Amino acid sequence: MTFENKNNLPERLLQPYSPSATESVIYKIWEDSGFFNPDICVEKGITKPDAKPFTIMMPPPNVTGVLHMGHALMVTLEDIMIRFKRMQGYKTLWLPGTDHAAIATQSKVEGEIKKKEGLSRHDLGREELLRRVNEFAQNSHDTIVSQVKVLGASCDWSREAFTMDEKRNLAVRTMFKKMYDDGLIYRGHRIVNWDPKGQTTISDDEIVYEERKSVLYTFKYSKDFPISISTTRPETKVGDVAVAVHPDDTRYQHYVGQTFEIADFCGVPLTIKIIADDSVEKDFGTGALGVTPAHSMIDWTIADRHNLPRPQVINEYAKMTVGDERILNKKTTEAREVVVAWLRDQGLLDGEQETNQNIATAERTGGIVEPLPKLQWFIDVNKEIPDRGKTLKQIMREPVEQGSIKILPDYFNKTYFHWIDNLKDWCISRQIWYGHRIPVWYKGEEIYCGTEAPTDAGWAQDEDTLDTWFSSGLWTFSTLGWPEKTNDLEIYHPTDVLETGYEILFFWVARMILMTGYALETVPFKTIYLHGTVRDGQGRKMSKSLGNGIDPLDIAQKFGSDAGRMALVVGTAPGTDSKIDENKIKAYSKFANKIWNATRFVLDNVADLNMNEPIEFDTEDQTSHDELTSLIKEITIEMEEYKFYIVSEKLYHYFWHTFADVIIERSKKKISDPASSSDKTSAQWLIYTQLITLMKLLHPFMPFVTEEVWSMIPQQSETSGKKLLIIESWPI
RNA sequence: GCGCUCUUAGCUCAGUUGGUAGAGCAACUCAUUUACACUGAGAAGGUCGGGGGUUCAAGUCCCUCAGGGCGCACCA
Repeated sequence: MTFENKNNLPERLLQPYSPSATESVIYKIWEDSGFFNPDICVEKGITKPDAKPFTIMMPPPNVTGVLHMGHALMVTLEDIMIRFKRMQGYKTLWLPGTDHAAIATQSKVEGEIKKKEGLSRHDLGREELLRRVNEFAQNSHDTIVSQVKVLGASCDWSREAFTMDEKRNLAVRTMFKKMYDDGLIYRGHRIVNWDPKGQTTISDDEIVYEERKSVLYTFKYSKDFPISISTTRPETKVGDVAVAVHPDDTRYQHYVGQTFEIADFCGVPLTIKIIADDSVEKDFGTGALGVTPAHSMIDWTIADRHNLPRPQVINEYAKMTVGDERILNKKTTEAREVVVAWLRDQGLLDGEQETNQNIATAERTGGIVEPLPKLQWFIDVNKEIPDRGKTLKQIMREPVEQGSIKILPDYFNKTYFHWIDNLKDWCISRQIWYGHRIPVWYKGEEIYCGTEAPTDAGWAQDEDTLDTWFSSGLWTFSTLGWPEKTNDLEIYHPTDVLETGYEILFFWVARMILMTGYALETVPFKTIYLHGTVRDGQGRKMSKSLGNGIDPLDIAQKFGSDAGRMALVVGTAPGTDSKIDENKIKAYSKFANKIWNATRFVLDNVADLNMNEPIEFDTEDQTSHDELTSLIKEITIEMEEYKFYIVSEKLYHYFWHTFADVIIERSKKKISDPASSSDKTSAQWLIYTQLITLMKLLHPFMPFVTEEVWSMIPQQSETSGKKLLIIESWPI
């Protein structure tokens, strides 16, 4: 025995528990041990060489700043899974990384430069802007890594990856070429979502709809025109080529097929054909739709069906490109007023009606999205893949449908299928500079796609970069060395769990399934654990503008990361939002202290226990021992079912209200005033063995305090050697 | 409009294939030179959103209504 009386207890154990003094020291010990790295665990004989692998790829946080509580929840849940599996003897890999987050990062840096120096990206030029962005990204990266460490993440830093480092860039180029060669990537002149503020295209999923009041104007193009139409955007009407009505609409049927010439619509001559199309709703407005092919998604498809021309009247800066001095080069909003005034003046305006409109804005810049026809790169989700007999859509759908990928909670299956059913071709080119450059080169009419630039002279590379989700889509395997055939890829892929927020199910999760199914003909992961949003005590989203955010670093400083982790996990079922405030965290910092105090009691009271004697319990202690054994069985199953919200609560409850309140209390009399000597040793064995078991069970949840306590518990057998708790075996 | 989800104690939430309602926090009463500066014991608190149905049995399954939250599409 190491301790013979209270004076022999470690000095720090005589004080209340201090997480801030403990946690950084413990993390350093883990890092130095190398046990985050599965190869080292095998080398040192901790993990069997033929052990089953268990892999999680950390969703790479954007290098746009610092981590918030959502990240803290992600790190906590994944660390719980990884520590649990490591203790169970799996060859456990948790691979960390960061995401360049193309548009998000560039717009952030651009914004800062504009604010501080009044310069735009065009003032700086491509090279200088990229230098600035990279510098910012590096700083963000360093902050993020240190935050992840503070949270206690037992991830393998030796394998850390970045979505835009050399290896990942090769993976991106390789994938692009493969898809290009298979005809799945094409370049087309199509209507896209244009963000005039960010000066780039964005995907459908990057649009956020905001409800605003707006005016629905009803008018005729000219006095002679027979049909009134309604619009909230009169200025776009200078680009109209048709009026569409429903085929069954008796009011207008007799006009279908006729063409009208309008000599002057606010300075622009129009040719309007009356057409019938099913997409028109009879009951909306006048039941007649002015068709503006170049500036409306739905009108573009109508123009497709009716073979209409598509004159562009708005440019990339949301300014008018036609008309006379009244509207030419004016912003759309100014031109709107001009056109409305003109209509009123001409007596063409039939009515104005206030209406709610969902206006499309760009998620990252807040700019109002302008549909524009542009030449862009797309991924065709409906084309059959050569020799595979299926489309990318099917590749995304099948594994979830057939159960080779399980989503937790399962009701997200429906959301997922619904999204796939509505999915259109994915526009992957972006007119920003920070990102993976499209591996396509042009020379006159010639196009070349390859992983490397063509060697002969005269080729110019496409100026555009790729949507950030293109590279994140490769994350589970690009991190393991693909396209090289590496050992890591062989061992650790498919990964086991993808743990992430439900808000990026479509952005990211679906795209990983697409990319992996296409390139590797397998799934990227077997289980998707979706966590909800972490909200403040009143249920509001944490945001900068509300100032209600909680910084995980502050929590670690004030209460300890263990307490923060417990507060995040207890009662937080997958898929549901959770509320967190300081009171909840404080409750679990008390718990850490409770563990600490109980440890002091146990170590102080087992000092004279002869550890070489066999363990013997009396009847009541045996019952307590058996109860813990059945608790272990129960929670092991629940851990495997990802019910961490239940396990954490059960352990908290057992430790405090059974181990401390019942077992330790009972042991006091049996140790200080025993009826017999066997009474005393039974009580001593019970508190000693239960403390050991409970530290193991609690370790995935509260790794720091349990590891620290572990370091102070004398070992039963000195020959087995003292191991770190992180690599101890999960109790059975 | 299409779809998902929630409504259980004052608050936050569990409740696994149907089998007599559970935790944490808060509040209440009492104890306390105690391993505990962050303590213990006890009691209290719910006709499980409303209505209907299936069943021997419904918080749980079905229908319906009401109110929150969310996703998608559209709003010309």
